[in-house]
Amino acid sequence: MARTAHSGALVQHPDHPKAMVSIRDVSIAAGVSIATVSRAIGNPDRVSKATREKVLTVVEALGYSPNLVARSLRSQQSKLIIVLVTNIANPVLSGCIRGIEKVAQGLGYSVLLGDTQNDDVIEARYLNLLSARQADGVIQLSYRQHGKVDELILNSNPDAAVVNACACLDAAPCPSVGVDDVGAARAMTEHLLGLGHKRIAVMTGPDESPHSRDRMFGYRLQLRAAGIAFDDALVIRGEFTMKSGSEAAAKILDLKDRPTALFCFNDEMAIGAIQKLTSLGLRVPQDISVAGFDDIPFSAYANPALTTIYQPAEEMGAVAMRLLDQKLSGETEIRTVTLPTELRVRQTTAPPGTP
Amino acid sequence: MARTAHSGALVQHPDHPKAMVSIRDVSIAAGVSIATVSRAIGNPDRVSKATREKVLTVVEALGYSPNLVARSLRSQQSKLIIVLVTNIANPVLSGCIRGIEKVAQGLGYSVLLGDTQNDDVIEARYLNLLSARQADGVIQLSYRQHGKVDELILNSNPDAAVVNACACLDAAPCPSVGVDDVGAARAMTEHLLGLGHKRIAVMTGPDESPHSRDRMFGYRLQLRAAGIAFDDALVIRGEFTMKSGSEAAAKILDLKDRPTALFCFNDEMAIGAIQKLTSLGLRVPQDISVAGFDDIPFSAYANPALTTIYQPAEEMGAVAMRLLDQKLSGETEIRTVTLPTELRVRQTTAPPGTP
DNA sequence: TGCAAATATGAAAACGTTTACCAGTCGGGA
DNA sequence: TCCCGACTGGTAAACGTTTTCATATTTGCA
Repeated sequence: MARTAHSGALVQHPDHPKAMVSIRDVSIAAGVSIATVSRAIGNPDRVSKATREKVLTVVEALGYSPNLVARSLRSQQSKLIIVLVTNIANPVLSGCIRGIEKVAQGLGYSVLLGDTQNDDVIEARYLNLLSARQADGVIQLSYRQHGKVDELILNSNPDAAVVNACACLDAAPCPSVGVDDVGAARAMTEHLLGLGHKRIAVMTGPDESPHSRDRMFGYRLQLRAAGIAFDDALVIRGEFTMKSGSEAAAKILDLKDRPTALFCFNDEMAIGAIQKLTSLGLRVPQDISVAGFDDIPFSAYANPALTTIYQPAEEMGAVAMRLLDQKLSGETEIRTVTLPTELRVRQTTAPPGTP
Repeated sequence: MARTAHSGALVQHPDHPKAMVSIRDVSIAAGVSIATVSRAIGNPDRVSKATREKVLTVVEALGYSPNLVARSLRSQQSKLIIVLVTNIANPVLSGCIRGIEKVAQGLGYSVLLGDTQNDDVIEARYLNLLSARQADGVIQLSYRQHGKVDELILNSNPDAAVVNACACLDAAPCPSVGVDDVGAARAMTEHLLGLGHKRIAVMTGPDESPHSRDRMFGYRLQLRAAGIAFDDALVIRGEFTMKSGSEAAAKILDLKDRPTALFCFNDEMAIGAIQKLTSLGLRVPQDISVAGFDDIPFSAYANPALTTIYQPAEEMGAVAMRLLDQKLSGETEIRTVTLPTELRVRQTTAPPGTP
């Protein structure tokens, strides 16, 4: 079933690299003008049935495929979009990318991957591809502040099509898709409170991260709703990595009046924390409950399986791509889409004092 | 320090979308010809110092950046390369991609991500970008048979620059980078034998995968070296996923004369297997040792931490990109690079009969 | 049958670069 | 003083499309 456009092997000299066949070659071979070939391919109804078939036969025979660079130059759109990401190894982000790709495929776009490694210079270099017309739009997946993107939008390229996903929902002056971090964090906090926990520590990521901020806000909101005072001593700061989670977890033991639960703001942290806590002799969840956020594929297979919040990563990507396409198609309305999350209770949370 | 090329905010009307500035605008503003502007940017030594500075000042002032599409059309190279991958969520592959990107950056390339989802049609569509001149080369990361790539190389586009990474070392008619799967599998088998295991089951992926084949070969080789007969009953077939590993692990219990060790041909499988074995009441490693392959970041944090083979994913990507660049620069020699692996003994393997 | 309208095709411009070729200028050696 | 080479910089072609405009042909209808 999978036919490529290349069946041209028949007509080429095996010992002599075949020059690229251009629209001109097709027009000559078919005995029509270049314009007609172009139309037969791109506007089939603007040409007679007979001509169209003749042209398409020749196209097939020569193995012609239109030079997309020339097409881009002429039509002023590249059908390429850039996905900016801080770390492609992050499962949420890679899930997102997958969703983007799937939809991009269907809409005729290809995706240019920009792994910025959180570096302004690299990010700027990618954004420059926009001004250089090598790409039509950008999907920003970074957790980081999107300084350059703002600058780009506001100053340099008013046409710039930018969509934000997985981050910065409120601040972004562009279409966005994400989840309700505040509500999800409330749900998890409520779950822990419901189990009977009174002292719930949280492990948060960098302060600049909107995820840190929003999840913290949800946690505090739900605490207040339950009539429990927020205690800053129960806040552990780290980064959204397993390593950091592991390191930061050691601090739990130093706390006087040790918390009975730990809510980590992403799964990697939680996994790192559990590893450390376990190695320090605490049993999860008997001695301390641990919860995560994201539901990366691994969490369900961790031992014990991690209680967490599911985020529809792939769907976020899909929506982001659709939003970008709409923007590129002239849509001016700035839409913000919020996707539902889901609390997934597994084995790392239990009532305090479980034997 | 991160300066974009766009400081043009000063000279534009805030209420009136600025049209893209072209080389012609620069030439007029600088009072020189288009050719001179082009030279000032691309061949600085071909213009006088005074002219060069004048031009560059104007470039800066207008916020000009060359249209890369036009440049591509003229110079017949896009500075884009395609990375074909079956599943971006695979940690080894995403590590590879990261390595590719880093090197690509330095060499002036951008990377077009092709998540083929193991679909021939999608793969063909991406490869078509090559013939369509929207990309200069391809790095194939797939574990799968690279049928289309072969076809492409052999039939359609003799110039096509293709590099293979992480797979198919021997079969590929193109520069390749990978690890010694056979040797690594021997090392792991030797480790298990050294612990005293006599009955070692293996869990393998799809038969078509060169990884399945080579790792199996290494396993059998080392078995033979130890004078132990290969027993086909100890081979469990599955896919390289946690889910499959979990499902397949159940078969272990059905075996009469149960093996004391299980060597999974990748970490995801191993993690899935451990989860299932544990839930069935077997202790790892006391009742059964389990080993993986890849050393994905997660493995070190699993509980218990997984004994596995480390693969330098990021470096494989880096090497692949360098090989591709060499090929694009006219290098004709087909080189095959094999990177070293490393046995990492952690907690999931122990002598049989450990209490 | 004749004429307007629709249809089919071609010629050529345009997209924004890079570069081959050419011409002018300047300096230095004979 | 004259000529030749080095150095600058301009003109225009080329890259491969798409699309506007114009023209030729066919169709439809009275």
